[in-house]
Amino acid sequence: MQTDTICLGILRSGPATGYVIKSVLEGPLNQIYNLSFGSIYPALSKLTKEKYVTVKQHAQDKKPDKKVYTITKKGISYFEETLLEESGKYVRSGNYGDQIKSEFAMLLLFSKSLPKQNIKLILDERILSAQQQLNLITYEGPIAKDSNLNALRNSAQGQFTRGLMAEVIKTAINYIEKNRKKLHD
Amino acid sequence: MQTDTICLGILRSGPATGYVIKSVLEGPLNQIYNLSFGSIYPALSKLTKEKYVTVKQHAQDKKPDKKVYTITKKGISYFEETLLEESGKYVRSGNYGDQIKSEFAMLLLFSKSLPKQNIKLILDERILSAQQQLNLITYEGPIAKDSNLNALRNSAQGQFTRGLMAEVIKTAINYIEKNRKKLHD
DNA sequence: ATGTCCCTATATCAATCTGATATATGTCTT
DNA sequence: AAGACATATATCAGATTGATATAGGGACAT
Repeated sequence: MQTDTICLGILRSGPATGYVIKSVLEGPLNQIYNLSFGSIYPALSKLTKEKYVTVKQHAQDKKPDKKVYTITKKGISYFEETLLEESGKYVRSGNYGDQIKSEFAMLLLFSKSLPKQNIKLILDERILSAQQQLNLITYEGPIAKDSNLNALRNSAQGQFTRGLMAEVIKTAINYIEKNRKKLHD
Repeated sequence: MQTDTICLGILRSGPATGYVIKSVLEGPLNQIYNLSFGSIYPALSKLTKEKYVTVKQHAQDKKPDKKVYTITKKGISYFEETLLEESGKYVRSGNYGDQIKSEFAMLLLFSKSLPKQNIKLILDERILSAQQQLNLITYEGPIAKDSNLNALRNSAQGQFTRGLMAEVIKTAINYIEKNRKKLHD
């Protein structure tokens, strides 16, 4: 899916800054899709030029300028069209798997060449990190002040997706705890 | 992790072509790490120049030339060093999560804007695809003729990693089947 | 028999994305 | 008072993707 489409889809639930979009992707929508600032900011600029979003610059507080992006009517219909197109393309592609790069799994795969102390540390940190991810995903409080992004997270679609990620993380934690002895000891 | 390190790590279990490395990543090591030919072939060329691997060209059968790469002693010690370095870097980075791009989850998140028929299709295909992935991961027969890559797959490390992926996929299939009605109907 | 499709196999490249870095200020901890 | 962390935007070299090209073999349909 294009970065543009993802930004528009998130913006459809309420105005947000580039920073907030990244936060949503790292918080409640954790484990779904990673995007760096280096692709979010240019996408937002492009969408502004094409009038799919508008910007309001808040030269506020004393903090750096905040650029709040709001989706336009043109942007909404463009999003609906593009999403339909992309879903068709996705189904036709025949590739339904996710793009995954798990450094964790690769390290474990090659862990025969690693000191046992090192393996233990990697597993411990992974479990801790997974528990934190679980907290972020299942957190029900407000995402950010002045934001309607809670709507996206709390929608039936948001809850389904978050529930799926939460189950997967729980399974992984249990599996690691039960089987880790096979890798050290 | 660098593409170089991954190629060396796989080659350490036995000689292989670029094509076979990709096949392993798409078969028994499915869901762990995605790499395209566009990054595997240049990595192999680079490793050859640096004498970490050697190539034997089989201008064979009538099929296109097969380039079988074999790791050198220099390559093995370089791999051991690099893996240790990268594991340290990984732990110090504080980022233990995986890099994930799930077009599937994004489409579901935005599926309010999609026809129900479309959503059903996406879910059906995903379940089918997940079952196929499960078969690839749990398959115990030989990977490829003339290949020792079975060793990597069947090692304690390979079995741990594959078992983890298999459990995660099973959980996802069950979750989708139990909760999918919330997205259509 | 001829076309279409998939598998084996390598290679390239424009467009895109990452990860690091720079800049700037406030708050909280030590 | 120093250091870490959070808010906030931006850039860019280097890495990666996804599409495309090339090329022969086998399978299956029309």
